[in-house]
Amino acid sequence: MGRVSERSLNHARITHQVDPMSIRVRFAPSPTGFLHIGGARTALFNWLYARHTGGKFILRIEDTDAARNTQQAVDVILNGLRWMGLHWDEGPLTSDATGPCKGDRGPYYQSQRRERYEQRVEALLSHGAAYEHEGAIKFRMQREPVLIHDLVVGEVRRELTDREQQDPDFVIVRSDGQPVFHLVNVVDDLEMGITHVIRGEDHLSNTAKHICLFKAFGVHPPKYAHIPLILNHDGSKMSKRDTGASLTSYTEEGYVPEAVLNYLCLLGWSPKNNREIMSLQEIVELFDLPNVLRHNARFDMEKLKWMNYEYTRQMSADRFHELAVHTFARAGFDTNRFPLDYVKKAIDTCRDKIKLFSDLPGYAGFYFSDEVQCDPEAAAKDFVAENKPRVTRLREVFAGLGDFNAAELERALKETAATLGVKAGVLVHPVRLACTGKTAGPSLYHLLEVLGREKVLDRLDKALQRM
RNA sequence: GGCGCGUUCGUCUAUCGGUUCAGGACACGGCCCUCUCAAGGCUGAAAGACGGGUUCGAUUCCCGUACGCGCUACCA
Repeated sequence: MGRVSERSLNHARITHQVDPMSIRVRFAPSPTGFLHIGGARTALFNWLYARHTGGKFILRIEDTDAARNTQQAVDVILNGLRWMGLHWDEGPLTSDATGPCKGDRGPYYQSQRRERYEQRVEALLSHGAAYEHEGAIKFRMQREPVLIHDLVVGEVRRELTDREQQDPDFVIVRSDGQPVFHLVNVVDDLEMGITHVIRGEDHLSNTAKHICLFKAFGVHPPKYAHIPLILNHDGSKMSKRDTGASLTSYTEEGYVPEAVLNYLCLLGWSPKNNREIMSLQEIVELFDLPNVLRHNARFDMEKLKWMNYEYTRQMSADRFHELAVHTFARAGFDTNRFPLDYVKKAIDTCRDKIKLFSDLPGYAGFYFSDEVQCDPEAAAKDFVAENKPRVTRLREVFAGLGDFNAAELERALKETAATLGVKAGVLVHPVRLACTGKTAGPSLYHLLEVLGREKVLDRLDKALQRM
């Protein structure tokens, strides 16, 4: 049995039942040591919905599995959300489960909520809604199909599976006393006043259990919105090991957080007006649950890179400089050894040229290293005897140049080429290689100007010795 | 196996039954520009899984098939 059609009509009705100001959504990750890109998007959709409706975004850490969860693992989540700019209205302030937090519906770590679960289980037990079985406690599940009114998927009628036909009841407290996910998740959503559960579609089947649990507690379940999953580019499930699966890989590879956010929001949601590059404000305004798509999306790294480039070229010079210096530092280049003006100008020649900040050290590291490491293949081609007199001649011209600026350098190089009866490229290639060690890089004349006469002549001399 | 969800260019998507040769973006091809590599400009190729219905008319609604994904734990 499937959903029914009139989805948009249902949306209109359902969303207006809730006072927009009282909407409360949550992101409830389990600290596993990494933040899955799909999890990051789930957090984003929750955050967007809260901001769009003027509601509250709550962060709750589902750290019931003490053996697996560490403080570092929580930090990965906290830092990941902060990096994306997804600030929470309620939730922990630190990765210490017993530490301070924002909000009055805490604790926001499940490990600190043990008594609440016990009380809730007692209540269930006393009503006969749950019972002990082989040391565990099982919930008496409804046998009839459960109707789920999903804000994204529509109406879903969930029947019992063949296994559930045998035994529809499920464990809510293990025999070792540990409460299980379905129970704690529902209890927390209930006690934290969550009005909308926005989560991955992988939870759609579980929702029947959750709805019955809410009912057993005597309350109406929250509204549900199951969002499509993010798959690998080839359509397979994205697991921990797949490249790009962890948000950390983006923070480390020099992506611009706004770009990642912008790209992510377009996976499974569309503003319906062909817009792609959008400001955060615009996204918040346009985002809503009814226009969340219903089919899984595949992750396209190339498009993310393109979008990252768009953000990179649009950002202010200061921001670009800041991110660039940070990237150089991480790659082991100490830009502080050089005058600030030199660093600024050097970085400036890379504007609009790199797609990722992590490309920068390889692209423009020559500005900040004393020794030029030459690409051997290119050296074999350009550092040849035939080029020696040509480069020697150019070196002399450069040495005698009045102003060592890009315009003069270009004029001088082209003039020299003409005098020698060769094309400019004949001089350009060996000079670039001599001064940068690479065959590709920033504009040659500008790079020479930034490097300055002394370094240029010195690097030319070193290259000349190899011809 | 059972239960659930899904299916428009390679990818992300637009299209709320009828001027659409099915639009945009990334990626890809060609041309131009050019000091390298890019970028930029112009341009090209590229899609409604399949089969039935409903309808004057279906990418759009319904059913079936195929395929994909999820769930099916004393994991979360």
